[in-house]
Amino acid sequence: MDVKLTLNLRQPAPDLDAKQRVVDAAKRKKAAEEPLEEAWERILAMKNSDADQAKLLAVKGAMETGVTGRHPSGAGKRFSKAEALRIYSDMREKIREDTLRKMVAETPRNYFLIDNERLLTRLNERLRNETEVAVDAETTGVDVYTDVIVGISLTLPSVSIPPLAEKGMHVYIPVMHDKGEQLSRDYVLSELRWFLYDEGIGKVLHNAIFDIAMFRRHGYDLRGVTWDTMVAMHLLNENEPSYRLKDLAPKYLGVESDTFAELFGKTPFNEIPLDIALAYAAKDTDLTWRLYQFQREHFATLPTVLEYYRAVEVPLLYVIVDLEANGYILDLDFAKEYGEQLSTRAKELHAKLIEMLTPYHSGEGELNLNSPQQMKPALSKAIGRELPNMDAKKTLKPLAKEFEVIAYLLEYRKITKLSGTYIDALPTKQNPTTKRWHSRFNPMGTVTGRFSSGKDEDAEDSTSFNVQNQPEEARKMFLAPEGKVLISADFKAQEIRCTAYLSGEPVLIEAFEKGIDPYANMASMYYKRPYNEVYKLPNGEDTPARKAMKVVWLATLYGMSDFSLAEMLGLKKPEATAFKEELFGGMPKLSAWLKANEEDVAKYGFVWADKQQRKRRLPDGKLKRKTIPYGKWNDPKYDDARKHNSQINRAMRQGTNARVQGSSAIQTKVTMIKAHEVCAKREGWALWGTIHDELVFEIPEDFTREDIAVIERIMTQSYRWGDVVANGTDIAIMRRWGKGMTPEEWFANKESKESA
DNA sequence: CGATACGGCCAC
DNA sequence: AAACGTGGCCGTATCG
Repeated sequence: MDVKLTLNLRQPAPDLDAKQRVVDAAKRKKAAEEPLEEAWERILAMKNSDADQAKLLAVKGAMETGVTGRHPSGAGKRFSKAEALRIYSDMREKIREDTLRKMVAETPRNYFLIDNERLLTRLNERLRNETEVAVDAETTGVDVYTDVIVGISLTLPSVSIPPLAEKGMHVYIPVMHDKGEQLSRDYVLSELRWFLYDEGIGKVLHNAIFDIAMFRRHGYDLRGVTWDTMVAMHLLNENEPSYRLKDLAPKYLGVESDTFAELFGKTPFNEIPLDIALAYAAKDTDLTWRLYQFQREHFATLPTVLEYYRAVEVPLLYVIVDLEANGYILDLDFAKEYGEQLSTRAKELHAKLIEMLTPYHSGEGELNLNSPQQMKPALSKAIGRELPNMDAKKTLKPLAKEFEVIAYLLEYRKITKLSGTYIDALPTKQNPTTKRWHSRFNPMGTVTGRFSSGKDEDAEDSTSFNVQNQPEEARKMFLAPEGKVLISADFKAQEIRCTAYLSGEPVLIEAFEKGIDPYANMASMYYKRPYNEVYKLPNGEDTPARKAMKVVWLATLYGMSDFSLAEMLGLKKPEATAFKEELFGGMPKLSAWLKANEEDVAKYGFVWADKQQRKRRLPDGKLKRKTIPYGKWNDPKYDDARKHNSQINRAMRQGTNARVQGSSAIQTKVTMIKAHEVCAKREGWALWGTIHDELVFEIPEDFTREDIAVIERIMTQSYRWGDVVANGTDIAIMRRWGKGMTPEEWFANKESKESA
């Protein structure tokens, strides 16, 4: 163990001279006399986070109305932000207690605690009359493989309870609370089994993936999910700041609602007394049901989106639960060895860099190589030129050949990033229950409809991780399960095929029809050279001409400016402009389509994905541009105008991108549903992952050519770009995640072994 | 120590 | 003038 030896050199503070003490005392007195109004002005003008500012305003309001006064800790001192926040925390505690008391006292008369067999039997009878029921599980935590269900809430919308005018019954069935009369979880689940499995009774939930997985944790399927209010909300407004039920209820239903954390802090739900638990948990399905009604009204104006929601997003939830639960196996020996290699090299580089840069470091203590703040000045001095930033790609890489120290730094950064985020970090994230590694796939994690991956919002200590940004070096840690292989299948040029289809551009369509490479085709047209000459170099690498086409192509999809394009291609700006113009001049339909997208953003403030299945709302596109007089571009007076205009420009760029990215995401999701169906019918097959334009399967290692053909069909036939553009797929077979073999290589290899 | 912001960088 | 779309995570820095 390393023991850090430090000498305590701190001396007692030297006594201040008397004069200074008098001045300080006067200052303190003056500060304490500051009127509260001025103190508030000062505090509110400070650089406060949004959260702090909201808290401060709440305290100010409470003080002004006499609800609260100064905090005891602030006696004789100037009123400070710290004191205000202390007052806030006391206020919160009191409000919390009041809220809980009030919640229990005002528990609606149609909320019922189901805590004995007779009531459960009666509930079961009532459930038989329902066609759709809201469901929610209360649990000990958010690890769906380790935590357990402590209670179940249900909303039965058609029950009438005289003399109540409003229909609906909301129940909470505690099954594992520490205190209070209740039925056991096993008993309740077995009694409700018929209901859980009956697909004829629709289930309505908020964030169904969690609950489906929790029921599965106890060996039960939650079948017949017909609506997920969280997912639906993403389709109704992908710009919503929060999708928590507790935030949506006040905003759209006019019902105040506190989050679990606000009410209970870190107390697990099984420790909550049953009267409070009923009021809280039954309200969950009550709100979910009401939000469902609200959402159905809104979907009436969006029939194509509703159809997509029901056909794709809802069934997809089951696919995701299986995908996540399947999980990953990591090669820990490999990770350990590789991690040690990286760490050895990192230490070498660290020592070298410290030696080289310390003479140029002016701060206290050792130079921190990970701190851009410290490194920028030190490195600038070391190489004798002022660096604008420490950006690896733009600033440092061009200087790496000239300055050894920069080459070392770049290698150091790469290694520490790799080990810190992936190689050393992942092995610690094994799930304690399943002994596998699990990722979260959030089907609505992005505004365009792509998945995001990572851990849940309120789960700091979660063992989930982002599987979609694993670098090549880290992918090697992921192993196929024993006796299986990983098969990755991507959509060949997915976004370009999508663009060809959406725009109807003949040049692109013809390229795909002829089965030729669209980049090479464009390069051939642009440079007026034979296709084969611009396709690939003899060594199999891209030609510079084809590479340039790829850059221009991506630049177009991302809305890149000519300025940036020029920078990327190493051209002057007018050259880049000419390049783009000539290239797109040869594709008038594509150009018209790009222009129409911008016009739509400006006119309507939104664009559609394929077949109007998803909207991307870009309200900034409708803003009116502000004029900045010639020559005033640097004038701070026009900062706001510049910001305003750049928001509009951003919306314009997002329009085309959202159409292509969003439509491609739909293709991936539909294909996943098909893949899941096929996997369910085949022994040992499972969906292993998805990375935007790619699905990864795991299948038994004795697969046949026909199995590969099945995967090809899944990829190319599940979602077609009309009859216009065919899909393509590249398939790779792997024992560990990475490059892999083509099917031809695999079978050739296998046959040669068999004949040997 | 928690919350937050930011620079930087991984993926498609 | 600004200048490339969609994400998530790590380490540093700052604040109270």
